[in-house]
Amino acid sequence: MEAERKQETKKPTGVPEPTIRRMPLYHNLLKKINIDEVEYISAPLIARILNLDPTQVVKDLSYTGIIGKTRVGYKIVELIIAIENLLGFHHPHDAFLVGAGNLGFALLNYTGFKPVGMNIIAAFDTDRKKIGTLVQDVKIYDFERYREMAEKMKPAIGIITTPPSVAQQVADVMVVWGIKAIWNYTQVSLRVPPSIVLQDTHIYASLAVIINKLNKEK
Amino acid sequence: MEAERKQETKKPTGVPEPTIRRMPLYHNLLKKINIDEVEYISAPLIARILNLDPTQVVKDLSYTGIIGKTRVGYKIVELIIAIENLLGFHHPHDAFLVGAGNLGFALLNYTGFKPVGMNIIAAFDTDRKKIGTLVQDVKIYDFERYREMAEKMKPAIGIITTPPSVAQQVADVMVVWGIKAIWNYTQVSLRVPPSIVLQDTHIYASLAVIINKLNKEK
DNA sequence: CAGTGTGAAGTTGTTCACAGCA
DNA sequence: TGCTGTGAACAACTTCACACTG
Repeated sequence: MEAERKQETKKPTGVPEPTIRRMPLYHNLLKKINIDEVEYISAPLIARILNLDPTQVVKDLSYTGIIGKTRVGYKIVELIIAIENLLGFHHPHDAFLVGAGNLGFALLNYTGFKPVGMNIIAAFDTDRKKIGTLVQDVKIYDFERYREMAEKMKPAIGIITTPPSVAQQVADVMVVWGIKAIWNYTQVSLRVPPSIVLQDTHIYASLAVIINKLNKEK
Repeated sequence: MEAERKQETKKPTGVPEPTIRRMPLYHNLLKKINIDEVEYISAPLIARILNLDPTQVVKDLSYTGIIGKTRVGYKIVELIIAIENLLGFHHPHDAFLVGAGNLGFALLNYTGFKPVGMNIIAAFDTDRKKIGTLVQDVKIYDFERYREMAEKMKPAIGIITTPPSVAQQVADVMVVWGIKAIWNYTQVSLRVPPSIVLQDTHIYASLAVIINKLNKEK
């Protein structure tokens, strides 16, 4: 009986992915507000700032479990904490990055990952000139040492920013040495076991959308 | 009567966006095939390679207008040309990139944009040390000179890889000097007129999805 | 009224089912 | 039998409509 109620309250379907993708926008916006000056914010206001549909925002925020005050809105501090819990910012995951090219460097220089739950703890490359150097406290190791480091540090997330030609090999190594999720920045369609969380960030997909829309405008 | 038939054949709704986003995957795969060895490819095979649903591939390919041979598949060269036409690779657009940090450098070093219809012809920054240097044939100019260059070169696409704090200003300048589309790599929700094609690439959105899935696996 | 909250309707995209074909 | 091609069923999101509240 208790279990049944629980199932109704928190249905196993979970939060829709588009909502998850918008959550960082809300979080980012809310963090910029000086809560000494404003304590509450309404969904329509958020919608206006972020160019979203007001009821969309209401629906999204409902997943946080925070209930708003009629005519006033949602308490900002509550929302922030709820979103951070929802996204899991308080259970940080360690990450390895393989491929210290320009894109890899860009990600290593990204200071914004740590506060949102991902901590890049080591990078790998095969280029002698890069091995041993530091990028924002993150050391670049010879990829030969991946196994050794992975056994020691047990990273959950693997970021691949290598040339496409070696992406699958790198993914295979990551899988063998216990990675839980792979964030793939190459255009290769990686083959990984279904238990691995795979997130592709295909740069050409966005470009295709842009060019398609541009050409559509007559 | 003739006009009516046309309207039925090619409905104005156009190609679904998810299909557009998958097209570069097909294109990339097809280009890698040696057409001297294999002339045809079937949708189920493509699906297996790219980890997609077979009927999904069939639906997507139907938008190219290419009709496949039963039991054999689609003629590879025909498909490539059709996809390139659909995505508009043959009508290249010039682009300006503003913000020559790591991410900007990564994009400038990306050799794969030219063949797919986007040609980065100039980059801008405010950092004295970078101004005047070349990255892959692309020169970095003082952002002060944006107007002058834009009037001369009339780029259609503006890529923003600046720090978030200046992203909106940059977007405003781009809009004033006639940009048609903006590819935004910052986490800022840019405000632009509705006539401007706006494509956001929010890195945190993908990260949120990864972390969310990771935490869901109990 | 201007906001929250929610069930219903609408829209879009995916998956299924099956006809046709070589 | 294995593939194309397509209409129909289904699933996922978004948008609408409206009841409710201070």
